Amino acid sequence: MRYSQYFLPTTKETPADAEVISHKLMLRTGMIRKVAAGIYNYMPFGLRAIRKVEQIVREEMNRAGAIELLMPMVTPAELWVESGRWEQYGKELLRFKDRKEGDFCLGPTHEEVITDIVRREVRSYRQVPVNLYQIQTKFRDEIRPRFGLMRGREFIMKDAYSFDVDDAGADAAYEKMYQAYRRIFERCGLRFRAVEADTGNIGGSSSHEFMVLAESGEDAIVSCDSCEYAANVEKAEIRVAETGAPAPAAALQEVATPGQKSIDEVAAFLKVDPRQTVKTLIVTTDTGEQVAVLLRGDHELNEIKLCRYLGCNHLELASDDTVQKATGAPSGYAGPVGLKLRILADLAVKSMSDFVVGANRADTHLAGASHGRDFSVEAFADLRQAEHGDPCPRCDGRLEIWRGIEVGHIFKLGTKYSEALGAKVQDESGKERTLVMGCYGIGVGRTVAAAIEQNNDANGIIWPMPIAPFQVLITMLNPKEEAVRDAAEELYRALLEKGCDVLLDDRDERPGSKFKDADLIGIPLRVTVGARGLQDGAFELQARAGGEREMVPVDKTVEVLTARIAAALGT
RNA sequence: CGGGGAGUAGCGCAGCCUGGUAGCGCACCUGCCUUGGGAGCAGGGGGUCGCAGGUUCAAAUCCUGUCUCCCCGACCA
Repeated sequence: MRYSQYFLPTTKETPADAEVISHKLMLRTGMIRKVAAGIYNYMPFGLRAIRKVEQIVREEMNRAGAIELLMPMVTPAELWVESGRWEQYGKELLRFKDRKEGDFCLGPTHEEVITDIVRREVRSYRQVPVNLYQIQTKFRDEIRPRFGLMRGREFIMKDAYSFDVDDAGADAAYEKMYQAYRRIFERCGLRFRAVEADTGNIGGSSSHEFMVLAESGEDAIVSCDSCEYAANVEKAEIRVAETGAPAPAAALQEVATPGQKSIDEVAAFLKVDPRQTVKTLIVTTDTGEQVAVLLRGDHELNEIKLCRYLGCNHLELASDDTVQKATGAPSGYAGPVGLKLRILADLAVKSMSDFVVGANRADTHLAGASHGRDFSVEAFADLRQAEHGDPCPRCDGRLEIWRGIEVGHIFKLGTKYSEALGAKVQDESGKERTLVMGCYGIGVGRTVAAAIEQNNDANGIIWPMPIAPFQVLITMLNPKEEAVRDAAEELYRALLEKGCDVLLDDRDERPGSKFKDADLIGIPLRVTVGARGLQDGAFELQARAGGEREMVPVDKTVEVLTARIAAALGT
């Protein structure tokens, strides 16, 4: 591609609405342009990177035996009603009517549609296992789209669905996808972790997320410093030594805490360690019930764990009004003593006694409280968020906390959708069996964003070779000098012939502009063609990632470049 | 959905408080000049100031409504 003929609108300045580095760089390099909140144009340069990722995904999915197809983006309500998700999904599902008043939605994921295909076409156990995938535009009407392609409403996703006769088959399909995903993200040049994850509203029994490690990540993950355990904090288990609480030593006693609401304020005011306090959170479940949850003062509630324990889909912290009604005190002073609600407590509270709690009265707390004596707890359970330094649930190691960008997620679905939609086959004995499913997603645009997030410097992007929009950039310094022009053109032609993705900067610009753009767009290999080098019969070669500038003889350049590319692609 | 902020030329911004019909830098166009790290000089094009209504002789500026975008947020008990 000739730069002078290409569509690559780079900017010196960053648009004011970009926050994270990948978003800024995608705007500055003209990879994307916003059309509406969370909805983007993929400009030519950005599309090239997306296509590279798609191609890697395709190759690895095919290698793992999956088969590509394409489903519609617009899907009829009937299928969603059958699975129960027309009611369940909420506002993220963008619904609309066609001219005949029929209900439709834009597909946020395709379990229903794929299961419909399989139940129509697959009758016999001999037709499975089968794993079908597509790479397609999805739409989820996110509450808060942000960070460019990292959380868009419209985005490109690879989604695969496996069907097996039994759990053993489904487990094998899952394992295959796990390995395929590892290969995909390794090939994309990403530093990532596969972590145990919550299954969320997709459903199913177990799942892993593939997390690209980056400070700007929206998710927190834990990993053990000495074993392989890694999990999303939403899911991370906490191992608690089963020590009983010491016998209460102090008497329950009211203390005045005027204006002191938060744990930090109360602990500082009373001069006690926050670890010697217990906070009482009032939550409202999706059935409208209020439940009190006790946590050690310095711990944080994990809503997902609580949700799972209570068997509800959603819960929220009670509003100030609700807290006032339930406890008789403004929020900040709730406590378990005399409270007429279900009381659950985190395991850490079990081994505590003589702690500080709210008194259910404004400006008042209780010191010397102990469970069993002053109030009773319905159940103790693992309800808190894992923290840095917590003991690993699998070994004697400690947990570390990282931030990550979720680029892939694989689920064992079980029979949730096949049961609801009736996807069954006959087995060898003629008996009907409900198919066991798995589903496997990769955010393609998000993978590109994550790659930029991990590979950049103050001057711009530093593309990993496998997903770089171009592999080589030839910077022709002064196109008006015939020798320079001819040499650069000749190299360009030779590289094209070798099948390289090469961009020739043949613009009549000053060198400074060309070098700045070269740094910004981050093509991995840069060849500078100038009169200075040509005097010695050489081109100047430099990797965007850094390292020495080297002079390469003109007639060796193609050879050197193709070798470097092959090495970087691992081919 | 709640809280905060912002909409003025393609991008980044000033002007608004104290009304008088719009400006700066970059980008763009023309010419000269220049070619190893975003050059210089000269000339030029481009904006119904998000939209609607109101106040006023007069509105980017004051008032009301509305739309859009960005940031923060269930972590407080």
